[in-house]
Amino acid sequence: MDKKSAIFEAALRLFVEHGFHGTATSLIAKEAGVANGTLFNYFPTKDELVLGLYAAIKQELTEYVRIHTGNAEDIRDFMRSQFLTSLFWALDNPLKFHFIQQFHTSPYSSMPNASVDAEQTAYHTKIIRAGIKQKMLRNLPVDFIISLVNSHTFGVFQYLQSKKLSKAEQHKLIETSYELLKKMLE
Amino acid sequence: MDKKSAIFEAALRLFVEHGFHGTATSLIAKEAGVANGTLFNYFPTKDELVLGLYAAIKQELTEYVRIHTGNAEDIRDFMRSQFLTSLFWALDNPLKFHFIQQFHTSPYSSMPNASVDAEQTAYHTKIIRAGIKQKMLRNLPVDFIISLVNSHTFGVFQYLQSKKLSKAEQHKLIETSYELLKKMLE
Amino acid sequence: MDKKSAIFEAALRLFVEHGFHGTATSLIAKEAGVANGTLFNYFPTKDELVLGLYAAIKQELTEYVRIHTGNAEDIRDFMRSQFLTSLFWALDNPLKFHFIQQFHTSPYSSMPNASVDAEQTAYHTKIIRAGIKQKMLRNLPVDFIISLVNSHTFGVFQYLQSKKLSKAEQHKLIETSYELLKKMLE
Amino acid sequence: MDKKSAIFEAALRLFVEHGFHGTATSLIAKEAGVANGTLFNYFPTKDELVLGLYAAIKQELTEYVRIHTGNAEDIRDFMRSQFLTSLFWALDNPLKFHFIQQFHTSPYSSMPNASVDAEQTAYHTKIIRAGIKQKMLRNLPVDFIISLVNSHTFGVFQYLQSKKLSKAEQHKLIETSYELLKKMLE
DNA sequence: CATGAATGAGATTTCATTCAT
DNA sequence: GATGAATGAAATCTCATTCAT
Repeated sequence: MDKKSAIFEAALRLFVEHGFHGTATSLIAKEAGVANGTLFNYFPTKDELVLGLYAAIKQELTEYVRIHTGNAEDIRDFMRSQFLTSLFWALDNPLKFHFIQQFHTSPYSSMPNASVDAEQTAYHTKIIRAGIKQKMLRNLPVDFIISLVNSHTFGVFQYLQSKKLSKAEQHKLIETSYELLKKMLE
Repeated sequence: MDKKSAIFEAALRLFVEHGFHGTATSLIAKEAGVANGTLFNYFPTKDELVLGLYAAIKQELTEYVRIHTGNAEDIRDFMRSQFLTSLFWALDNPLKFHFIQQFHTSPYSSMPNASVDAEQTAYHTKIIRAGIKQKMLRNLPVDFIISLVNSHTFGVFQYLQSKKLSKAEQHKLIETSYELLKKMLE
Repeated sequence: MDKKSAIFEAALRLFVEHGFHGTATSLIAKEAGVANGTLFNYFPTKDELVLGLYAAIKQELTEYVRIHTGNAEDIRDFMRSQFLTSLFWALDNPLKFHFIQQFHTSPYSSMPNASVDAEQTAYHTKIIRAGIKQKMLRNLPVDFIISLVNSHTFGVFQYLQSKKLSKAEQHKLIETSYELLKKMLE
Repeated sequence: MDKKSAIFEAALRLFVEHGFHGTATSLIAKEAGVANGTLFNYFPTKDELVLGLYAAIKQELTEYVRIHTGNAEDIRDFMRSQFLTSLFWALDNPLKFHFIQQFHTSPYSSMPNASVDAEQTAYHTKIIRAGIKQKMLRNLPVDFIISLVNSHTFGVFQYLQSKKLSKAEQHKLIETSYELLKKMLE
């Protein structure tokens, strides 16, 4: 499974730098240190490589957040933890987080693969509904809240990427961001 | 200048649907109803077509907002107007607004052309600084505020696109979105 | 006839620099300061431009040599004068002389146009035959002698082009070259 | 390395017949019996094909002359052998010799690749200097002598190409040519 | 599984030439 | 004649994919 990882790693780097169509599979193979044809042993199609990479990254993020979110006794704590953890992960994995964005604004996002995201959306929906019921969140359409939280997250991430801040400053800003989000939605 | 418009129109539609690299210049030409070579009379390079299209669209949006923003006596009114007008324009020109997003998450955005955006950013910076001084905005880094406003705008737009709402509902939601934004930043 | 000259001039310069096929007619037109289509009023075809340019240059050289060769009383003087005058002209018109060479090693030289050169060859043949009869030239095939004289001329020209010599040095070398040629052929 | 040879062979034939720019890479590929893209596996660029072909041919000629020139005890024998061998090779490989000429009068000859020729020129320079010192050659600039020898060689070759002579006649003429050259330069 | 040469459809770009004004 | 926008065939080059080894 070592070669697969090497391919993923190279693909991630190159996709972020040159875009999906702008990156040749032969280049990915070369950078991954494998032969041209080897790549197609693991991914019969370039599309499947893109989709597979997205799935892997999304799962990694989900897993990370799930593990670090602690036992979600309180819904408020839970949401706070979700938000903060996501951004901490993003800071440690900027390419991957960038890739997720890139994927979403690309034509790939409307391919038959959504299964990955659907599950998570359902999960988030449940949380938010509970939050609304407990009056911790405004009574707004759930999808709308999800949109706002997501875009807020990306906005914060982009700002962090564009500035050279120390770890402490970064964490402080992420905390502040959460306060702002909370204020907006409660 | 009719052919240039036809090329822009076709390019916009196809870029949004298939991405930059996923769209062949020959297809753009065909859809625009011009010969293959004609496209290259107007844009010596595919890259220049993309860049030119972005510049044109950005200018159109800026112009529109400038005209419809009224006499910006009060800063609060001014910001409200900017936000609402941008989203109204986005609703009327969803492809163009989508294109702007697409452009920003693509490798094109780091090409030597930024001049278009630089001017606007300078303008926004001035407004926000004034807002902070007048205690209408929290004392946060100006760039940070810009990031948040932008991502909020895109989030609202994406939500609106994904739902089939009536004009009235759309406008109501945009108003609400502004209230949320204001609450977050004041 | 001013535009025709402008076209010739630009074409000459560009052909020498980039080759025949490497030079676009549109570029020739631009450098000549005429519109794209104008070129095709004077030369219905790019090929006819090349051929026409060659004919014009060849005629210019012939004319020049004819005028400056003096009254060819003595055959020996005559040959000397021909050789020297050709090279003097070449020094004053390096691009044109280079073009002649270029033309000869190109596929154009085997196009139906030879008429220009045929006449001159006939003329040279007569002289050389006389030279042989008068024992001033070795008894070698006339064509062979012509080949040797031509290549000698080009060789001297190329050497002169590659060195930065003063007028005096150039002329001295040309004189020497003639002595060498004479020695070889007598 | 069989395909590379096939490409070289086809390219040589077509370049000589139609010129560099006049020959489409697709035609070369077809005549070589390989796929269009295969050509670009071997030569990433048409220019590199031309340059590579020149380098290969030049090396072949050099090698041939080196091998057949015998142990160059006497400088006079050596020069004679060089001249004759070059022309014998040219007679056996007319296309290749023509190609060399074609290359030299083309814009390619001023591309960054001269390294191939530089070495040989250095070698020839040494020989000629020795010849001058031993009074076997006139005291003329070395570069000048090289120019004259080269152009003489090409002149003889061109004459041989234009006539249908028997092997014996050809060889006799080459011998004569050398006598002429010697007479001119001693 | 791994390799990498080979493929050929397709992409971008060029350019001689035409033609309405 | 002069113009230059328009044309579209053709050229160079790319790249996802295959397959024999």
